[in-house]
Amino acid sequence: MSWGFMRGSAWKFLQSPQYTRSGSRGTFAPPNLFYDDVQDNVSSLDDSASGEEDLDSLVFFGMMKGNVVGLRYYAGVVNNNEMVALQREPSNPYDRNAVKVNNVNGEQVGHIKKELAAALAPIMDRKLVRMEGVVPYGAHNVFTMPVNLSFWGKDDDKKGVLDHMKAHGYKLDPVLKSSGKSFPSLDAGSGSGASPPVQLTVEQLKTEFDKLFEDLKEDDKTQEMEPVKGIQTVLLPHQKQALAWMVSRENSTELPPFWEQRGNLYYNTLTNFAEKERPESIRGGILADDMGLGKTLSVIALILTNFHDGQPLPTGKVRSEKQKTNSAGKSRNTASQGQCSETREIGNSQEASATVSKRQKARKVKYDFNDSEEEWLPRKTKSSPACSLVDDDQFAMALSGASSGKKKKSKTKIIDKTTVQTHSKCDRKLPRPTLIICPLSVISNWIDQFEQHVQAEVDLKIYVYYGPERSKDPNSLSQQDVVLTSYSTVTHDYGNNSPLHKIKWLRVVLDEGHTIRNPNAKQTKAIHSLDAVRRWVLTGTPIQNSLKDLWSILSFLKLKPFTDREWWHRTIQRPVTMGDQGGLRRLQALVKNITLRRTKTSKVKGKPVLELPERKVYIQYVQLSTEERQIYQSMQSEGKAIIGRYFNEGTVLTHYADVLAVLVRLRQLCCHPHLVSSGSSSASLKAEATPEELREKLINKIKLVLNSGSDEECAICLDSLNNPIITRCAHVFCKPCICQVIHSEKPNAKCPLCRSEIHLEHLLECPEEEFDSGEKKDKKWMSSSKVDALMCALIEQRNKDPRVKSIVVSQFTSYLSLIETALRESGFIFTRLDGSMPQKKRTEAIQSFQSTADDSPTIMLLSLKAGGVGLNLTAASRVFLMDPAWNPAAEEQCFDRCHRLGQTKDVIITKYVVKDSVEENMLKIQSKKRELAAGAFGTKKPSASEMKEARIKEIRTLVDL
DNA sequence: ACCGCCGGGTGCC
DNA sequence: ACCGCCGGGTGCC
Repeated sequence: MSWGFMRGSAWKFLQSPQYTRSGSRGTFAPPNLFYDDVQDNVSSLDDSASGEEDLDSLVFFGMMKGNVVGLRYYAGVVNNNEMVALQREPSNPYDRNAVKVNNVNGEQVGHIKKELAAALAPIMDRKLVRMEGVVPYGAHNVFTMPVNLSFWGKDDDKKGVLDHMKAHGYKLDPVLKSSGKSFPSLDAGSGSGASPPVQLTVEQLKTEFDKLFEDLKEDDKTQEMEPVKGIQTVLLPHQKQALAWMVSRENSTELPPFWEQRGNLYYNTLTNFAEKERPESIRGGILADDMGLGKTLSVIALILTNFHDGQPLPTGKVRSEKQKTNSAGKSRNTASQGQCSETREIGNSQEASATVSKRQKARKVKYDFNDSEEEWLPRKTKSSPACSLVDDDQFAMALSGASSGKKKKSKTKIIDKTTVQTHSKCDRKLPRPTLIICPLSVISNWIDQFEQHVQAEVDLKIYVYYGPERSKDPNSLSQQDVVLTSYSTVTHDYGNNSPLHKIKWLRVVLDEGHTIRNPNAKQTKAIHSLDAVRRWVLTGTPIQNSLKDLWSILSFLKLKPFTDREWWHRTIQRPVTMGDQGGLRRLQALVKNITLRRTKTSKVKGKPVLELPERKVYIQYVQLSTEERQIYQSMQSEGKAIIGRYFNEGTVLTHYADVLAVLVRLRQLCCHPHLVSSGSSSASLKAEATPEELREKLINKIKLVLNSGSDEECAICLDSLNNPIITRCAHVFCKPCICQVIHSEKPNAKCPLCRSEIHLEHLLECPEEEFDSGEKKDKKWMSSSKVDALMCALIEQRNKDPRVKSIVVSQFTSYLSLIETALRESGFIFTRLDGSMPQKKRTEAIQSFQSTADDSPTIMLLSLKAGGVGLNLTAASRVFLMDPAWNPAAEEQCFDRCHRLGQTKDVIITKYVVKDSVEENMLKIQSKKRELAAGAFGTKKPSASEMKEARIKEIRTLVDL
């Protein structure tokens, strides 16, 4: 492999702290506070705001018949029962009330007749109604055709819309009729259309969703394929299945799901749309295997094995001196389609220890840019006379080296350093490089994995497109085999003369692809507009909360007609959320077609996909000492008094930050009395004096929220905070979210939580934090009940088997610092990983901990959310969770860092919980959240007000009020 | 459009 | 006839 970096190694860029972005928490914000650089935010909001409403909460208002006129002036055609879209056209010179009628492809069919348009225009413009149409018959009329219009909107607006229509002499039929023959189960019987007769209960829906990704191993997905020899790791059976599946999808010429050929036309069975042009095959899909099943390896195998039109990448680097011995001497194992007949030794090459030496060996070869520049390029377009020497067979052999066949042997000799080996089909128009986009923290993982799994001799050119020195030259980038970059880089580059958007990619792979779920984000647009033949999404959580997430992915996959949200919504999302069986069937068919997912418990040929060791979770209750209990009780009664007062006043949420402060302090007291910072207590209320003081208070509050480990959600997007800011009224939101609110409600924007006035200039970001470590050095070290319990367990463990490694997890980094002292006192060698560490230090920490050397650390102090999903700490077989998390999923994810592929021992997890404390109440909340998460999918997300309600309930539970 | 609508031509039966 | 009726011209918004 060769590694292209513009100047030296990419490590420099990856590791230098100024380029680390932690994504959500405010540890990287510029030192300043008042938010003034609104420019690019507002503009990005502008284009996102257009046409973007919440389609999910719409209810059915009624239907009526209308007419489409002016057919002969437009090219768009429809079929009977085909869905059409309605679009306002205020700029029409003849009628500013004009309403266009478009077919599924967005081609105009005609206009709504003007009298009706006059009635519709005002309510459409005020977004009181969303119109949908179906042409029931007469699709081939020359001048006009009928259209069945259905009206949808917010419940609050229903009456207004109905009255308005009545005033124009139109009466809506309240019964939702079939919107085409493909939706038979939506046929309404009696009563309101909002509750169709054939409906699944929420329970049924849930089980159906659970099953959605099961049984995907049927069909042809059980076929296995050996990777090309250049992959030096033996794939596990399920990884070979993934490879076979991905290769077959990439080379597929099938029609996409829901398309049929009828005569010389192609029909979409969902919308009844038809066109002459054959819709593009979906040469990609979603690899949704659970975390830890080796998606990265499967994709690396894909890149090499299906490198070019079903052909693998050359495995023998044709490179001056070495070349002859290499390519002549090796027996190759793969036939031209990558199907392998040769069996290889089954080794333990997936074990980390076995690869260390290979890795080091590989690295030497690599970071040498000049060297790789001069190297033989496997398929440069510049041709050479030598090109003709290499025929098809030979190419296949040189690439993959089918081990049989004598003629091939003889031809091998032809290749020498003067030969520019060229694929005989090199003029095929397929582009060359694969673009891999992942979160920044995962880039280094990809690099590791390439090094680990790809033979060092394979001439795979990898370029890390990241950092200020990245090459902006599309030509040089398109000479690479793999370009690795981060989501933020793609987003930042977008619209900015980005080479990434000029290149025709062979393949784009989105790692952790669920991060594109927000359809309005600039990021999503930046990614959707990448030009690639083959498109893949890797994710461990294909559908996190709602079908919306899936839509973003489908849109990225360019699955017609879902690239337009209306068709997705009308044909799948709405029917499914309304409990329509047909909708669910379509969803199932779709998912089945484009997704491969195995969980840790899936089986291949009756055997578990991974034979992971056992995992046991123990809760160990801790009793506070008398002194600790005293402090705790007094803090508790103080806190209860404060929170109780808020409850009485009904102002719990307006004082949310204060409530949180109380809770954090109680949780900290459960861990160690020294965790409670003396400064921040009781300085909450009071009329504020100077702006300086106000600012400081707000900064303290936002820090509190961010560092409390509470995984706060933004009340606007209901997602976890992204780029958090705090308002004057001390509420924390995502910066983009609140900017949008301010922008759209200007000039009198109000806080969504407490309705006090908010201004852009008053928003505060969390300043760069030196983090609380080491800040209270003056306090004399002492232990705590929990620390004692931990040390007791660690020492016992060391006596039993000193080689067992442990992870000690807390949400409070200052707690980890206190534990450090205890560890030192008892002579433990440990390392540490938390969110404040620069990438370089993290990598060091992980590597030293994973090392098997005698003097390597046996303990890793880990902050709960440090490291991305990929964090691999399999060296540990014990986990000590020092304090319960709000969100049980965060705990699970943490456990999975060592309970994953590569773990050889049973994993024992100990959760410390203080008896009769806020911690015990947190366990209750955890189990509620688990239930909620289990039922979450497909059902609507809670609204902001339901969210508030839930939070208040949580607080009640926590403080026993 | 094998319609509706418009406006000019026309006017007992 | 300030009507009706006829038939030609015409046609989305």
